[in-house]
Amino acid sequence: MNTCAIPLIQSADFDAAIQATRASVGLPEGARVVAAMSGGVDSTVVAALLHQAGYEVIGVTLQLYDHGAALKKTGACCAGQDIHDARMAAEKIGIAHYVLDYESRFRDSVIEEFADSYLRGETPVPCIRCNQSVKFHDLLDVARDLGAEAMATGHYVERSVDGQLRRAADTSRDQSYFLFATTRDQLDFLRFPLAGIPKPQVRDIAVQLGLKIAHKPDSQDICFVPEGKYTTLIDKLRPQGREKGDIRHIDGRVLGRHDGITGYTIGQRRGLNIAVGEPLFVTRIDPDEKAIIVGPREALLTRALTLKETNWLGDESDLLAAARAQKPVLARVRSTRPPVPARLLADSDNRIEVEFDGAEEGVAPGQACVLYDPTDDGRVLGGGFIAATRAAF
RNA sequence: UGGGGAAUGGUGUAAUGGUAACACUCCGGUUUUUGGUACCGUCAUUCUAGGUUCGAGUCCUAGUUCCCCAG
Repeated sequence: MNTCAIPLIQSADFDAAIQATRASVGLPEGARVVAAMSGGVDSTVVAALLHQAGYEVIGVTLQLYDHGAALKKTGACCAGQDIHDARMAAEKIGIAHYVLDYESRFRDSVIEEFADSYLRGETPVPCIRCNQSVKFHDLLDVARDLGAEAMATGHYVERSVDGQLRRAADTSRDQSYFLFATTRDQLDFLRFPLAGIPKPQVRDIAVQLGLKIAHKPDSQDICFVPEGKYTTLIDKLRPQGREKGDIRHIDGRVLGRHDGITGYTIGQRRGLNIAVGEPLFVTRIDPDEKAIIVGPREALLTRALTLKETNWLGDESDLLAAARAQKPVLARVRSTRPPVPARLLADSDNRIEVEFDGAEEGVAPGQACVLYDPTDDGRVLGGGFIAATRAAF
């Protein structure tokens, strides 16, 4: 019916991708599936694969923010040009497509929280908040309202047939760190067709399908921050964060002054303006005293951390049960570092602690600690946001 | 204004009289689908003015500034 619709491709790679998509979705042909489309390569290819696999696909794009700078920014998502790209791609693929205005929701639950977090001396992960509160919550409800049996996204992560959340086959692209908070209920409804497809192949498919966004740059940095300078945005939203304060060494010496705690994060080296012959790193941020505490690299070593806002996907009844059993885990405190051996602990107030076998460097409150199964390191057991840390010395 | 010592890039130091090194900071960049880290790169003709020398940061003279000890 649509003369512009993309042709069926015959290549082996493409056929394999279609098979992978069917396996991932696990629903009969003709089932209605919502494709969350950001306007980027990954989610667009997902929508196309779903369509080619024989599902009734409805593309949905969220408009999350819309300021002037974002319109020109490359590597953004969910605003301006990306909305346009998603709409064009949906037309090219030959599927229905809706754009939903989620700006106020995104502002309230992601951007404002982002700013408040910095004010508390923490270092937020807005991508996780967005997945939690917007993409896998509100958007998922929309998908259900549309009568869909599942919602698919372009995330590089795997949902196994038995409902486990697992790392993507292409570990260099794995996004499980950003998705640890996905609940069992959400997983029941979600599908990740790119779980087993390497990124280069995703681009190849986009090229084969003649999609204009085939060579669009990967998104990076925080999507709603123009020019990569998050402090500019924080300054505007929370000017009180600019109050000057002391930069203190862990030994008590005051080494200098700073222009506001929101400009710093644990582990940060640059921007301190202190030349003492050895590099110094931010080891702690004290929002009450408006102080930045610095020390040598060794002072960044963290032995343990306390979790809050946790999610549990393991076999135990809940995270507390696993912690009481002092379950060994692999813990990851940063998306770009490998998970390391640790074990769960519960304190007298039933707070969950993750104690590393060794020590991790530069662990910041507000960041996520994601847990993996040491006996099956592809499996995500859940995780939580870091509430506090305990130094290793 | 008594005696002694020192003056090198943003900071702290280095350089048998032979053509300025190191660390830190700053700035720029690469990497990173959060922030940060890491990595790479740029930044001084040596307080000023003379002099000795083929050649001076390095020696001499004067000035300027600073430090220490005396008072």
